[in-house]
Amino acid sequence: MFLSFTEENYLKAIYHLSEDGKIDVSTNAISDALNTKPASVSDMLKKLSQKEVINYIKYQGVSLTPSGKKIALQIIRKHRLWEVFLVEKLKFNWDEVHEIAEQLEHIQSNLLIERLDEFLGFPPFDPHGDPIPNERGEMKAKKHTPLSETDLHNQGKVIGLKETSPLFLQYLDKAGIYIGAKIKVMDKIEFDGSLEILIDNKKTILVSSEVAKNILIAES
Amino acid sequence: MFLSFTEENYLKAIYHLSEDGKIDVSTNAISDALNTKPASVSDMLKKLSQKEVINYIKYQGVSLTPSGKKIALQIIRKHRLWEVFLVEKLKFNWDEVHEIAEQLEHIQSNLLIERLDEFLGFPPFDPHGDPIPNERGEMKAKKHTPLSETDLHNQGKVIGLKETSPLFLQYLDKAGIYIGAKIKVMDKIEFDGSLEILIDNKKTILVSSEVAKNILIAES
DNA sequence: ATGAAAATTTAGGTTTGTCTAAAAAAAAGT
DNA sequence: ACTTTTTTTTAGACAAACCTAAATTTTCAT
Repeated sequence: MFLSFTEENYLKAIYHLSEDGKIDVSTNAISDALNTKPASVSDMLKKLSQKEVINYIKYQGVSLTPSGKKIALQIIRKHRLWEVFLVEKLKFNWDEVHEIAEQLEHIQSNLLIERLDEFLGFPPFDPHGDPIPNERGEMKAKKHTPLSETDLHNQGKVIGLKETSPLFLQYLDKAGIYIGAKIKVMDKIEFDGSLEILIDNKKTILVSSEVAKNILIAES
Repeated sequence: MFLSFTEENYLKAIYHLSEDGKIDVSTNAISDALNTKPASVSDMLKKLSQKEVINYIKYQGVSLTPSGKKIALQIIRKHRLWEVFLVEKLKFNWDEVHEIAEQLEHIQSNLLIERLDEFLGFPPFDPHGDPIPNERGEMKAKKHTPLSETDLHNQGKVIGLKETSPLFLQYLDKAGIYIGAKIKVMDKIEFDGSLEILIDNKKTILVSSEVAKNILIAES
C-alpha cells in the first residue's frame, strides 16, 4: 500500500493520540497535532477511511484499523531508529534530533531500515527512552527515563541500568535498589541534584544525581 | 531560499544536463530526464526563472544562475555523501544506492550534512567515483573509475591507486605505470578479465584484472 | 429537554505540479 | 525561400492537500 508523506503523518498522529488510552480520536485533536484546520482533517479522514487504514464514522472520531496501526508503527520504528543514528553516530543531542527524524522517517526502503537497525546494533530504545518497534510492529518494552529525570511523586519501577560496574552494583545492593524495585521520588534537592527516594514503599534514602542518572525507570 | 522537492529535482537535472558541455539545456531534454511532459517543464521553468535560479528565454533553453548552481551542487553533495554512507556503513552495493539517495538528498538540515561528512571521514568521491562538492559547492577532482571498468579504446590518465603496498608499487614501476600516465585500453580478455593497455602511446602491456581493479583512471 | 456552545462536516476556492490538446516558434529539407 | 517537421509554449483541466465560511450535528448547561 502506498501512502503519501502527508497520509503517513496523519496515521502517526492518530496513533500517538490514541496511545493515551483514548479509543476514538477527535478531529480537533488531530488538527491540533498537525497544525491544520479541522476542515482539512475531515477531508483526509474520508480518504484514509476509503483506504481502510482507519475506522471512521462521521462526527464520532477515528481509530486505526490493524493495517493502519501496522503502518503507523513502521513509521515510528523508522523515526526512532534514525534518532538513534543521529545521537549515537552523528553526535547530536537527544533534544536536537526530532525535526530531522520527522523527515527521515518517510524515506521508503525496507532494506534501508533493516540495515540501519543492524548497523546500530538493534537498539531497543530511542534516545528519549521510547521503545523501538520491530519489523512486525511489535513493541514489548515500555518507555523508560533516567531516575534523575523522573517527575516528583511519580511511582515507577527500575527496569535497567546505564552503568554496570561492580562498584555501582554493590552500591545499589547495599542501598536496596534492584531491577523491579518500586521507586517514588519524594524530593529533589536543588543544590546538587540529589534525590530523596522511597523504595518499595518501605525505605527512604538519598541518592546523588550521578547515581540517579544511571538508573532507568519505567513510570507507571 | 526555500525550494520544494520538485524544484530541487529540476535544478539537479539542469545541472547534470549542462555538465556535458552544453551551455543551454532544452525543454525536451529536461522532460526526458525527469519523466514529465515538455508542457510541465515549461510551466516550471517560468517559476524557477522568477525565483532567479535559472536564466530562461522562451524557446531558447535554460542555464543555471550562480545561485541556482550553488543549490544544485548542495543537492549533489548530499546525494553523494548519502551514497557513501549507504555503501561504507550499511553495506549496500554501489549499484543499489541511487534510488535511496534520491530521497535522502532532499532532507533539509545543513548541520546534518556536515556531521555526516565528518562521520564518513570527509570522503572526496562517492562510490561511483564521482567527486563530492564541499559546503561551498567547490569540486576540484574529476570522476574516476577503476581501470578494470574503463571502456575499450577510451583514453584516460592514472589519478590514483586503491592498493598501495610496496609490492604493488614496485610492480607498477616495472610496468611503466605511474600517476599521470596516459592509458588506453586496447583489448579485454574475456577469459580472466585481463587487459591489454597502451601506456603513454608507446608501450603495450598485459595487466591482470586484479591489477586493473586497483588503478584509478580519470577518463578524458 | 431545549437552547447555546462546541465540534465537525460540507461547499467552494487556492496552490502545486502534473496532464492533453492546440497554437506558436524555430529548425531543417528541398 | 518556403514548406514541413520538430520543439516549445499556451490554454484549460485535474488531483492532492490545504484554506475560509457556512451548515450541521453533538454536547453541555440550565
